[in-house]
Amino acid sequence: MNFTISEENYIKAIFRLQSAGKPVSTNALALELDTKPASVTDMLKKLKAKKLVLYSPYQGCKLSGEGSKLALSIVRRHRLWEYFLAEKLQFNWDEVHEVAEELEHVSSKQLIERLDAYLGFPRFDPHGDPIPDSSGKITIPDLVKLTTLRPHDRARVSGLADQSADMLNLLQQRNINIGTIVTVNKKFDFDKSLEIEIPENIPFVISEQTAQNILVRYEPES
Amino acid sequence: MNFTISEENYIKAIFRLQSAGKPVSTNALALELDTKPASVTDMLKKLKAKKLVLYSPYQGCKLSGEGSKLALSIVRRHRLWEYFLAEKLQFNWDEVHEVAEELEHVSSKQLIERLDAYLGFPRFDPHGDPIPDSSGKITIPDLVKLTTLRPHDRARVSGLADQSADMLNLLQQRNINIGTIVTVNKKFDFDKSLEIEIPENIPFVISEQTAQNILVRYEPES
DNA sequence: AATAATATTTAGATTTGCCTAAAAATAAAA
DNA sequence: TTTTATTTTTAGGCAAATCTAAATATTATT
Repeated sequence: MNFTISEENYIKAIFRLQSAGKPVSTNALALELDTKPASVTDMLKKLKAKKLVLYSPYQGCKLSGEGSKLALSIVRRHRLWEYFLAEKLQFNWDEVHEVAEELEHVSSKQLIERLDAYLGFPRFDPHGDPIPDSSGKITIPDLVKLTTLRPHDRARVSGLADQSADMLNLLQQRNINIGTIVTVNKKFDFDKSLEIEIPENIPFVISEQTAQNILVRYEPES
Repeated sequence: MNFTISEENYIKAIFRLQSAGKPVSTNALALELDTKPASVTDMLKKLKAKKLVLYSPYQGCKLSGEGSKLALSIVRRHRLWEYFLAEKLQFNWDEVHEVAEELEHVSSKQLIERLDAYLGFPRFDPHGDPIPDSSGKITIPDLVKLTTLRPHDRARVSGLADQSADMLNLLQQRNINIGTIVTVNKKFDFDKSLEIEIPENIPFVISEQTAQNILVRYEPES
């Protein structure tokens, strides 16, 4: 089966937005794709007809099995190209995304398999995000940066990327230690700082830089 | 300026068909692009409005200066990707075209410049066709394979790729020597054989393999 | 030069993906 | 539980790129 660029972009957006199997709202999708809700409704009907999404009016949408498979293969293409751009063509990690957005829609299976082999089967892209393998499996790293968590995620602090005295001092002040359970309350887009909460303390804000240094392991829901 | 994939495909096709500045007919374009003449007329009007082609009803079309520049940049992208696919991803020379058809429409200037540098500024693609440089200039090789000539082209035999006894014997039989002036009469699509003519002989046919081995230099028109 | 054959263009539809404005359903608040 | 606000859908349109069928130009042939 072959899909249009627009269809692929919708699938990718739904994949990005649907965390924990909750349905994705029409408005949220419109915002993500920088389009109008009416257009989203139109497209959801088409995607439903193609059995890529589960959708009923006013109930939001989810990816079907087929849809998830497609989403993973698009993410795979995107991240392999990002890796290629950064590794082979000397792009900075913050320049790769835009170009990869275009390259990801070139769908030759052979191309992607050979690119993967050429790059040495990398498992993470330049942003640290996992690259699905050819069967769609992704390696979930046990340690991730605190910045990769999303609001309401809970995790256990398990390591530090930077162990300088300044850093340790800062964490000490905030009662953050190895083993501490952290919950993310909010992410502030304008500076990417996080409001987090730890047991028996009032919520507080930490900067993106600090959050980058804190490595955590996902915790099962409480 | 940004162009659609369809527009780029038309520009590329016109570039391919217009030899010696003769205008390209609507029908020829329709055939080349596997579409209907009516569709071609529609698109030619759009391309004219964008000043990419010179066109007046019933007179065929030519690329404008702008159009030629665009065509060269598309050809450049196509051939760089072909080189990449063959050189880095181990594609066979006859598998690269189709994939390059898709990759060529990714238009990031930075991407193409860096790809070019990464590949070491190659001047010919895996089929031996010249790759335009970033300013659109192409290196015209003095020696080309006989297969690259088109009907009515004249050239002087100037070298042999394969100098095995069998090959030399075959050419001897046909009175072809270094220095012989060859004119191509026809190309047969089904097996890519050529009907050629040399002075004081009746025309005869040679296979694609043979023609690949004969290296020639273009001769000025007689 | 008149007629036949071929090439090209116009006219009118279709599909895809998007839009605005208005209607309908759902969720939130009084 | 009404009323209000928000979300989502429907209805009707638009532009791009294509198509078929019919009309018009051009070229070739008696």
